[in-house]
Amino acid sequence: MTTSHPDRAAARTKTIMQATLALAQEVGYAKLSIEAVAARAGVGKHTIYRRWPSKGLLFLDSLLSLNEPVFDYPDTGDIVADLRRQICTVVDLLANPPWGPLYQALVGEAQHDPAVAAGLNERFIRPQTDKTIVRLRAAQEQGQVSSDMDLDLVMATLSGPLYFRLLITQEPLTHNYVDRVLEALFAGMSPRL
Amino acid sequence: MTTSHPDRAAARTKTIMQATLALAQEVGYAKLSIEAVAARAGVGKHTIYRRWPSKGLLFLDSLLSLNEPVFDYPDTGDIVADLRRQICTVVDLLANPPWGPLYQALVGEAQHDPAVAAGLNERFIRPQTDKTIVRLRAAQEQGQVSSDMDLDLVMATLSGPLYFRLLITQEPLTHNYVDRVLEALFAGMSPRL
Amino acid sequence: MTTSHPDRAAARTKTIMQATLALAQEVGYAKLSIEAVAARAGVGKHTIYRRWPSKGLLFLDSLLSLNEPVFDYPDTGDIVADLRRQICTVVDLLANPPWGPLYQALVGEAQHDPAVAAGLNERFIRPQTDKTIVRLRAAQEQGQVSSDMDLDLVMATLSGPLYFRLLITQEPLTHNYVDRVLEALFAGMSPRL
Amino acid sequence: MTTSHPDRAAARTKTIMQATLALAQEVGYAKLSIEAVAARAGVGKHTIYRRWPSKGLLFLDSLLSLNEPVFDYPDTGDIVADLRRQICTVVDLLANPPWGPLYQALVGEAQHDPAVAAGLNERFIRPQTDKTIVRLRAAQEQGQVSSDMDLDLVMATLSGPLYFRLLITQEPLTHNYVDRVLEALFAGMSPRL
DNA sequence: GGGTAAGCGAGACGGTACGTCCTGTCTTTGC
DNA sequence: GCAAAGACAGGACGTACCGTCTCGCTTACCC
Repeated sequence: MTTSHPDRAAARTKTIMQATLALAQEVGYAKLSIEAVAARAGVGKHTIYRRWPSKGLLFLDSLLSLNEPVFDYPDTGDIVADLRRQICTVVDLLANPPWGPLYQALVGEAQHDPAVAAGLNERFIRPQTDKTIVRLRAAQEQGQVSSDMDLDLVMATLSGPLYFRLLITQEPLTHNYVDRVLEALFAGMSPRL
Repeated sequence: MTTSHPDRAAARTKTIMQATLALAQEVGYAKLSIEAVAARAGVGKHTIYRRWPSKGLLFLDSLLSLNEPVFDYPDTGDIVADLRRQICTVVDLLANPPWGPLYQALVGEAQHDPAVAAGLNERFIRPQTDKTIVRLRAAQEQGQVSSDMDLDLVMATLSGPLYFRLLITQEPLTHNYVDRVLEALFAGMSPRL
Repeated sequence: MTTSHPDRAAARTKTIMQATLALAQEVGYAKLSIEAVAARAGVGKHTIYRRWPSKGLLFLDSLLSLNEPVFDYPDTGDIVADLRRQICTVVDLLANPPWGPLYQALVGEAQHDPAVAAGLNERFIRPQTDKTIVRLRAAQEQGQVSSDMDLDLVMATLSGPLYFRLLITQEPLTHNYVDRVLEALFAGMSPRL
Repeated sequence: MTTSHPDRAAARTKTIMQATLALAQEVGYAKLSIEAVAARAGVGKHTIYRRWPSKGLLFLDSLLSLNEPVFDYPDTGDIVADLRRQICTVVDLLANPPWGPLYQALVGEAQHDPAVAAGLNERFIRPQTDKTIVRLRAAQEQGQVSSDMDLDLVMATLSGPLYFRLLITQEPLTHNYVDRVLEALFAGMSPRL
């Protein structure tokens, strides 16, 4: 066991993560310092280092601790509508203020720190992918999605254009954009017969 | 005129960018410091600050200075083959050692520094997109690509899945993956009629 | 009663003091930490703080616990010989390895911590002085020492040059040096008549 | 050359030493921290570490920088009177507030740090000793001091009792005490003939 | 062809944060 | 029922870079 009094320890952990998010909102991830988090949380630096080995992982944990139960898929029988609804929900949360910039920073940090990349994948991307695949498989069985599609690849083609916009061109992610991506992906690029 | 002796200045600029790349290869972008670059290049820190306002932009310039003339599109008349060839070339360069990790770091930095994001877009992404669009427009006119497709969106659906793999799941980008993406995008997700 | 099981407590106290001395020998007093003593002694820090209020006093206790019964004065009837023998014994113990450096450190600590200074005086210097004075008084009565001498002052003039060497010039304290000091003090600085 | 602008650098050095002394007066040497000195002096910590390798040597330099030209010997022809005058001057300065406690702390630190001990000897004790010996040699030639006395030893017997009082018994050092020491040393401990 | 200005290396500087160590207090758990 | 184990807030350590700032040297340009 790590801690003598789990409740106390858990409370402190939460305090630190809240301070982290608050400060990140105020100054941005780049200027976030463990020193400042400790001060804000009223905590010794060691208490942070005891829990997290790096600023990146602290930040990852803090963001994931929000953990709004957003991510359960609807199943109305219409795969395009369900995908649209799900994607819009996630996009609203992760690609717009207040969390958008922080999620962006998190992905940025994952490019510098393999541990953050691994955590991000295991704890956010992979579960999200799994749920999407479950829904897509049902759609395949219902004949709404081409049966020879690798569903991991489908996840990538769905998510990719959104991340491209979020991370590369950094234009705003609108519901309209989601619609157009879905439409294009279902239609395919080949000319209509 | 910027410099009393343009040749000297240009040479120094190049030296600095080479030192930047060399050091970045050795220690990674995250641990790169302007102090170390200056020392490695045998140059005063001021000489760097006079040329670049931040580590990120120095790094952007350094990477782009490689500027291998890779990016001109072939036009064999077969859009899928041409896209494949082009994308594979870029992927081989930017998503594999030795430059892959550094390009990844550059995109990561763009998430923290708007100036880097802007530079990356204007100087690398946008030109690349423009060339792609030219080639796609030709394909549209030849009836190889659906005529009602927004070509900017096509660029995003082509690039997105690759960036998703590079930045998010961080799995290796293979030619096979490029093939599968192209195939899926041209076929579309809807079931075969 | 202080402790439920006095023997146990006394044993623990001894263990701690031994660990203190062992560590002090290894790393020196300056780098000694209560944390390390606790770890070495296999004891909680609290157990140390319960017994000693400061590192200095712990160290003082530890050193005095050696308490070799060195310090009883001989009385052969020859005051100079007796002083010489006594001083040499003390010097051999306190001004040479292994205890010399630690005694030096203890006196050093007394300069920073009044409690250590007080303890050192009461528990080591004063008793030593008292015994010396007893012997000197006998010598005075026998006519071997000038009768109008303040014996506390004599103690200071005997000890002072030795401490000066130990603490200030930090040269080695030899029996020969002891001889010369005694000779000089008994002869006085005035020229021979 | 160490510094581009010697005057600036010297001024900063002085500022730091003054801040050191001021803080040492306020909180004592034991609680003095380089961090606090830097803050008080309005200086980066590095600027201190660039000049001094340890708190002890900074403190040594700071104290010696007072360097009041106190220490030149009078020569009235009467060695006892001259010694008395000289010793009283030094005692007034070094064994009483405001510098007494700090000089005491310096000697204390010398017990923990050999570099401080060496510096103290070379830069303060040795010069002082040399001047004393010059005066004593003159006295020897005039027949006021026994001619077979080792003058280094005389210095130790003069200084020792004073340091014993300052460092060990930590009683106040008065002019009267100086008188009694001088008298005892010149008279010798042997009984009057 | 000599004076002046600019670029430059070198590195000092005030700061900020790092990650570590230790202090002295407090809490829990296990023997 | 005490003590080991160690969490904790706090403070200082010594280091690394940041971005700014002189310094003196070396060109090269213009008169």
